[in-house]
Amino acid sequence: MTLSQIKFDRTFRHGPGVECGECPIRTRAVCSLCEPHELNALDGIKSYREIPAGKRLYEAGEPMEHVASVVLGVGTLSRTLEDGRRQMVGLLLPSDFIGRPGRAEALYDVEALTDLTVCRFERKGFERILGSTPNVATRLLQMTLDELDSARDWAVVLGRKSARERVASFLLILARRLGRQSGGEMLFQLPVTREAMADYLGLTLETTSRQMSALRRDGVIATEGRSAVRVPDLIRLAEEAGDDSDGVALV
Amino acid sequence: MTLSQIKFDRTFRHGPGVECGECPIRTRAVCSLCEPHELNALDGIKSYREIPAGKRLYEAGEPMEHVASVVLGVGTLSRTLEDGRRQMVGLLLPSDFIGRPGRAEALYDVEALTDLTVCRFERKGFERILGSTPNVATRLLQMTLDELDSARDWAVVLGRKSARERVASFLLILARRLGRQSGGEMLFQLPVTREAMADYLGLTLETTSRQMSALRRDGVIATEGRSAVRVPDLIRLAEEAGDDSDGVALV
DNA sequence: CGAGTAATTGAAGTTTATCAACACACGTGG
DNA sequence: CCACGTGTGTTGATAAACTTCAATTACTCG
Repeated sequence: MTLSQIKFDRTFRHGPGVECGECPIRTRAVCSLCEPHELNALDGIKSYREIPAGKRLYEAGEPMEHVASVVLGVGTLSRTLEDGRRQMVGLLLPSDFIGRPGRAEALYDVEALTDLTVCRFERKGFERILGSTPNVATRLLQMTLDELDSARDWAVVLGRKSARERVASFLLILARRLGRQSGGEMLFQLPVTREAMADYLGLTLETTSRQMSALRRDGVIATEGRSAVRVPDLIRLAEEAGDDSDGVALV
Repeated sequence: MTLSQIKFDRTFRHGPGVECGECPIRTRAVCSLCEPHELNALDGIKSYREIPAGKRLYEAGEPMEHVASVVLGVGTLSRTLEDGRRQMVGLLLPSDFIGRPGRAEALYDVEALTDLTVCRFERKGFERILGSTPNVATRLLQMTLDELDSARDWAVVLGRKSARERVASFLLILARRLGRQSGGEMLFQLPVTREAMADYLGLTLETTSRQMSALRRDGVIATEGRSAVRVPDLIRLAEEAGDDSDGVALV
């Protein structure tokens, strides 16, 4: 398999009457603990939406009448300061939840990086279900607690890691969540430009690019074209990320 | 009122038979939405604990058989990298929740900065209550979502703000959560050393100290002794923090 | 009041940002 | 299918911010 053959999954074809049972995020999303009858309640208010790559779904401060689960594709959550400085505060990968019950306004900009498929719920209706469906509430709490942990982990990266470690940390996250294994190597497509990477990493795009070059020069990664990445040795990459603790939780 | 007279509240005297109704965090903590009969369930498994300043309650990786609410005092949540770099990922102020239902191990170091009073619950018992008491589950979800937002906001500070802006941001948070108003000024005690501030801010203690001096020189703050701080103009401080958006949500 | 810790300040060094030029990929149209 | 143009990525030189190492001063507590 050559690097250029790695593409994002776009296999899920939805439409009226598509069953949740066929949904690729059925086992990880906010609905994953639901019994069949609970799923019916969600099914009644759900609708799929396709968002083209590059489109902004919400801007910080805007009203937000829906919540949603990412089904396919990659999005970002970010904040822009008045002088233009931008910081991404979260990646939105399949099964991630967008929006917040109980809040009518977006706190962050939400953007589609690749074409995005989301499973959308009208917010008020979702809040009602949340109150009457413990398995949804429980799962949302679990997911939020997990998100909180990753946000805190990311604060460690932003607060204490060098540019090289930050870039390695980012590649490691993507390799774990998007990578395909192929003969001991991990292969994946970067869903982001250098600029977006820089926004996530709290660096400039030039520094980001330099560190990518350095990691390539040192054999930690190989690249092909703009976005295909090969990681020959995930443990080596984890060491570069400073995550160490002898290679915790690889895979 | 002189700065040195500002002290932390230590007015809550607990002991066997103390009613939740007298609890200073009754209206904000995880129990705040509870009906009287729900409170009884929590009351049955709660116990107050005093932790002296400086003590570590948990270390990352350790088993954690309890969860708790901070009642009085200030604590920290932090992670230490193998080479000694440390990043604080959260401040624990009164009403904040410690621990996570469903996880048996601490992810971060938890330390008492000042003497700390916590209202503690055995984790398994708390998880049972969570399942049977929607008002606890709802409130915990609210609080976790809020925490997630602050963690993300902090990522913006760490990723994009200058040393001066970071120090100002930190002072602003403390002024809002710990400050007492006195004739248009805000007065509070720093519950942390410069080193702990630096750990929170992703800076060195020297840089932190220099920026404190600079803010003092520029009249943004006044200090007395090591930890008393006076903020003559909260809006000015918010501007220095780069938080701007014309002084959002002061108070 | 004195000892010891915490905080401040200075000088030099390192990392990252900024400004600027150039190269490469990828889609478009010839 | 190749040439071309535009946006994206790379690299270099310089400047700025922050860190590091070191010395001094100021609190606080016994």
